[in-house]
Amino acid sequence: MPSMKTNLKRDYSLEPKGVPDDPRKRAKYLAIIEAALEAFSEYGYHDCPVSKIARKANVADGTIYLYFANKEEVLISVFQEKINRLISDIEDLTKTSINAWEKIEVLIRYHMTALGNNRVLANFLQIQLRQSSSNIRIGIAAPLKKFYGLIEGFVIEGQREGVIDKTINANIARKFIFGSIDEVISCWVLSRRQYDVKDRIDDILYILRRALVTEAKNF
Amino acid sequence: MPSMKTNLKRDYSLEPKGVPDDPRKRAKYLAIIEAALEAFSEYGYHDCPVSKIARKANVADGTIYLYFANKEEVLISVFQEKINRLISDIEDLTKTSINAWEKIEVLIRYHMTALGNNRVLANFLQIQLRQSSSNIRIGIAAPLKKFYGLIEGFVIEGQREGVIDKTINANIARKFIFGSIDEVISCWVLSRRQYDVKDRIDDILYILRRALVTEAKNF
Amino acid sequence: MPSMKTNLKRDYSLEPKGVPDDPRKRAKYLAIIEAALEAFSEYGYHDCPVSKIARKANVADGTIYLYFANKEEVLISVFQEKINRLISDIEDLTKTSINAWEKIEVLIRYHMTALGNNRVLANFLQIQLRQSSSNIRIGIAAPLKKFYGLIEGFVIEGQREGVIDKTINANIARKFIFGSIDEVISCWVLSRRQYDVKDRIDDILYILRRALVTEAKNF
Amino acid sequence: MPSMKTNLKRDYSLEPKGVPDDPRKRAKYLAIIEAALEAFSEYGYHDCPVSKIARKANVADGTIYLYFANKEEVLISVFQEKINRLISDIEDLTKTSINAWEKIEVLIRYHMTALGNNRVLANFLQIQLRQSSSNIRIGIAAPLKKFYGLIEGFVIEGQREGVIDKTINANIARKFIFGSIDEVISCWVLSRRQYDVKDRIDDILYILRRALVTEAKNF
DNA sequence: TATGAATGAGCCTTCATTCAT
DNA sequence: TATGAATGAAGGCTCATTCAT
Repeated sequence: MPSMKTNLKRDYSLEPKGVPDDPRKRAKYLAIIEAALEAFSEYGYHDCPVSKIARKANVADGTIYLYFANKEEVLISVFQEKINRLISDIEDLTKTSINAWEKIEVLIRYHMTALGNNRVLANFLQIQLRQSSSNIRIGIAAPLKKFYGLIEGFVIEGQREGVIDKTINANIARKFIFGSIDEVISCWVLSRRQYDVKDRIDDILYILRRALVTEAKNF
Repeated sequence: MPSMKTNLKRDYSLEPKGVPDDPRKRAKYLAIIEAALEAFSEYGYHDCPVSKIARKANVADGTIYLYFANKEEVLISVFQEKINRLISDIEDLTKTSINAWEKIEVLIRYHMTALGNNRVLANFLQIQLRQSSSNIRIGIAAPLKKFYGLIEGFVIEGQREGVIDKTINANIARKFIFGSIDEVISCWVLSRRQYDVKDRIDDILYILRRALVTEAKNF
Repeated sequence: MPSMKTNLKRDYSLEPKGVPDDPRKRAKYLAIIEAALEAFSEYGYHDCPVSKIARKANVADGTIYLYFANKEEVLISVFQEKINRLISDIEDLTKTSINAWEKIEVLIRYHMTALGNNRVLANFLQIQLRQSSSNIRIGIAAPLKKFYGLIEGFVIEGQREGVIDKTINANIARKFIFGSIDEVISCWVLSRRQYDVKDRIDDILYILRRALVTEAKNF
Repeated sequence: MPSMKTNLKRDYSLEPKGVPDDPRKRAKYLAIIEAALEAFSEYGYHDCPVSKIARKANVADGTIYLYFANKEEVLISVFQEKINRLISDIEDLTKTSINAWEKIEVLIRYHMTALGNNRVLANFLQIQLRQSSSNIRIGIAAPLKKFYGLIEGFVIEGQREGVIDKTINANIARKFIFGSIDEVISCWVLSRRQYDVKDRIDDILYILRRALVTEAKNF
């Protein structure tokens, strides 16, 4: 007798569970997030059963579903947690920058250092996150747009300040900045050669400066 | 002593099947490739059962396995077929270029036009292909490296010619070129807004020229 | 650190699952064993989908895999469960035998009665179990060897006691005993004629006594 | 559009193809038989695709079906071909025997030598043939019964001659004879230890003689 | 008669998700 | 709130058999 209960993979009538306020819950929520980050990095999203996350988080399989609507939401939440942290860190760090170009430098240095020092996180963000499921892409869109906006904002600010060339399309500049470092980091993560991405930072900034910074300032 | 007459026979090995020589078989092979391109673009690799590809190709499910060792190999073969075509087209087009920078321009224009005119292909290359399975990444590595090599070769050539700044790390330059256009195309594919990526070509070239081309030449 | 609380959890290993200790789980384990015994007897191992076993055991298909690594392991486990029971019963029954020949008699009577009263079990042991898959043969080897050893041990014991002829090769005697009753039971299981194998016991023992027992004792 | 053609595994409306008379056909028929013998021995019946037989026989997959109704019939035909040869050889060899016990000795010596010298054949007859499919068992039944009858005939003959004990049930005696050598050969085939089964012949005959031959004659 | 590409039914197995405890 | 055993839908893949050539 086949049950009538649905097995819909993507049932978004179930709204996201959201981050719990209760500190005890929040701790377990974060434990699952960290476990998922590790597990996804280790096995790859599609080859990582929920049970692996549960085991790493030291909770039962079912417990995951008390904190997240489904496996996709776990992935999305990991991303949100990490990218929000990245964004707020960068916002803090750039508060004291003397101009927008310096802010971009800080952003790139910080971003590349954060990932360069944490291969698990880098693997997650560069590889595992890039899943084709449209639900995942939708869930990722908002915080990612925030990060994009941060970069693009610096570009526009720099153009207003005169430190960044005004003839450049700011949106393309954002894609140029993000795409370049994204590619550099992805290649590093996927490479079996052992090298330190952080050593590439100056080369990257050198090219970016040529591309974006106003002639006069480009010393 | 196995006869040499047949190409396919009953092949239960795990090795790649390779592109058939027999024109009739090659036609079916290509039909499956095209069907898979469409199906993967439409459903996403992991949400696309082999049966969907078979139906689109108008063959039985089992037939797929006469031409490809497994589903992963189908994905890899689609990529190889497409990227090799892209590479050889670009090699042809750049034969008449006056310098290496022009070659890079041709490459970018051609690449973005090819994908900009073919959203299905763009979706496949930018999104579906980026799967975390290590087998897939390995299968993709070789032809991708060829494409990378093409770009990096142009950069080095340009440095030798003096058209591209010699102080720039050629490998990083390659990542800039590829990463930028990759990001621009990916954003376009994922965007629900309708716009033409080809309109972004000049803006991209403008930034890249600033970034890479020698001061004197940078008019 | 995985908790010690559970036995099953999500176990994706390929190792044998083993008999569960928890009585509730053991009950389900045994239910599957019995269902498999029936199903294999009814359809034959290769013509018996796992789903048939599941249905007979009143569990879902997937549940089978919480208790057994794969279909082969189900077959092997049925055998182990049954043969171990047979061995321990015979060991108990022969404790009070006055000599080794009597032990052999007890063994044969018990074995033939057990199978003669249970055609399903007989069909399983005589027919379904004899699969050519080497994994199965390997899984069966150990408990079967134990049963062989039981017989051969009685022969050797009998020779030491003087009740069994010392000029006989004990290993060949074992094969003679086992082979004979095996053939008698197999013929019975496969026969469409309805007769009772147990009626053959005395005839068998008569021949075996002639063959094995010392002249003087052979009255 | 699912076709209506059936995929019945066991459609015996297709009658057996039978042994071809035309010598050219007969040659190919026998080639397939020999190839199947090898292939079944090598891979096991269920793990041996028809294509493996075809390849070994140097014919196309489809050709098999011009000579045999289906895979089961191939197995059955191999058996028939081999057992009939065995039977007629034994019939020839026993023509000159001085009594029925000698005939039994000849049968056992010949049988064990034939298989002992040909592990492929032994593996086929002892292991691969023992499949649970009832169609196979039915197909095998007739020639096997002939072989059984040969043995049982010798026993009865011996009892009439007085060389074999008259108090023994002839049918059980047949099962003893066949069961014993069957077990000895099976153990040999499955054993990874390298030894020669033919060395066991005298030991077996010794036990069987004790079991069956009249006291007076049992020297 | 021979070929071998094509078929497609079928099965083992996985694992996201649920729910009784 | 937490557990984890149970579920069962789904899909990759195999291979006996067919049939157009």
